[in-house]
Amino acid sequence: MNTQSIINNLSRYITLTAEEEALYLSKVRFRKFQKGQFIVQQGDICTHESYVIAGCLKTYHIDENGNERIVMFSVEDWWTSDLGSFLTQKPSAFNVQCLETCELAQLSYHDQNELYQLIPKLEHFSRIAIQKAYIAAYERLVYNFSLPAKERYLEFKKRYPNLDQRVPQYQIASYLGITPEFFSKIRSQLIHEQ
Amino acid sequence: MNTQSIINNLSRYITLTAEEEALYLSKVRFRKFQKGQFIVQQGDICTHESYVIAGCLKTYHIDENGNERIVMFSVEDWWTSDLGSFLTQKPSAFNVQCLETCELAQLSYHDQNELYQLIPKLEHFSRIAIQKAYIAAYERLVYNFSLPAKERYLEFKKRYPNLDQRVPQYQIASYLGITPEFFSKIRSQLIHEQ
DNA sequence: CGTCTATTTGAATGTACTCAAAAGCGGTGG
DNA sequence: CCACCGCTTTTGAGTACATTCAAATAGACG
Repeated sequence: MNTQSIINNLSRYITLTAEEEALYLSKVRFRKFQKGQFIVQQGDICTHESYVIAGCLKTYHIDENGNERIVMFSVEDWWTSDLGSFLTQKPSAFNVQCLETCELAQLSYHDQNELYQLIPKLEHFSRIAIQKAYIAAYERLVYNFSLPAKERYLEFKKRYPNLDQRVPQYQIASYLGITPEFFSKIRSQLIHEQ
Repeated sequence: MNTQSIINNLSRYITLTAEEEALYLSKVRFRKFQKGQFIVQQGDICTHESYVIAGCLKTYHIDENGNERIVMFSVEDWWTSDLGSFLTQKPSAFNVQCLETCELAQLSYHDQNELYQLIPKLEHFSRIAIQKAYIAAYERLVYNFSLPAKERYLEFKKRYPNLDQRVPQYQIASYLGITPEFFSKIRSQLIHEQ
């Protein structure tokens, strides 16, 4: 399995020495998951952060009425987890589930904190990475408010190139916050517009 | 002006020595703004992060159609800025404007980075703080999708206690992503329900 | 008291949803 | 190889939530 991609990901914002790399990788668990397996389950405490080497996952919430709301897809070179649960070590509000066979690099809460002590610049990496994620989340908040469903779909396609080929339509509808029926109508509109 | 509240805010996650406190405060600019003044203007580069000692601000985006979309209110003991612009030092997509006379403690991009060097545990503080903000942003994404406008209003009241007394209704409507007219109808519904 | 802005109310419209049913598609077994 | 099953997508009719536009009312301030 490719152990280099996660190091490349870190090297976006920090540079590790060979010793630090080895230390980091010694804490990382490389693991394969089958389609359908859960990385986090709503109600459980999220124990790991996961870097996606290969595959695709969804993060979703089941509300009181039993409706599934996908809040995020995670693909190659993304980090995923329920940060809320991971940080506070309290029960998760989200499920994270594999949509395909996935290769993940996982770091436990305990090991991550240990690494922050041993390699302080990792704290810098995490700060930058999380700030980017925060900015992206706010961007999405603005889009969702300003734009009707058709435009949100076009934004989705920009954010996740080719993902609408990989994921069933009803899951994209859930991500967009609309029903599968309405999403189908939007798609046929877009096709006939051209 | 109260210089202690910002130190109390830092002490949520880190403990500074007396020297570090003094160093930190030497970099902070305490400043008063009048109602209507802008902290950040869409298109400008956001130069400071601001801690709110007193007052209330709104962060909003003007879209292509000229509509104002409020994405956040900031009140006492909150941090505010356009993080996207601040971090990348690129033009801002948001305006941040005072809704009341405000007392702010401001830290420039340059000084903040210098402080990260001089007091590394500030990096830890920022990571934790931004993670909390990220979690809150995702929570809001879920609410906005799952809930109709009436419920979103109730969530708003939980998140911002007493703010609907301080802010005009049409601005709350903008925050909720609905028109002022519809918001007025929701409010009269809620009153008659009791 | 008058002016300006914010809020309320109402009618017509549009966007998105629910429910129901049909059509498409992929895999499995005979 | 085809028929059937289960699941996804499409289509349509009726409905609900939210918007637009217009006008009336209420509040704030000089």
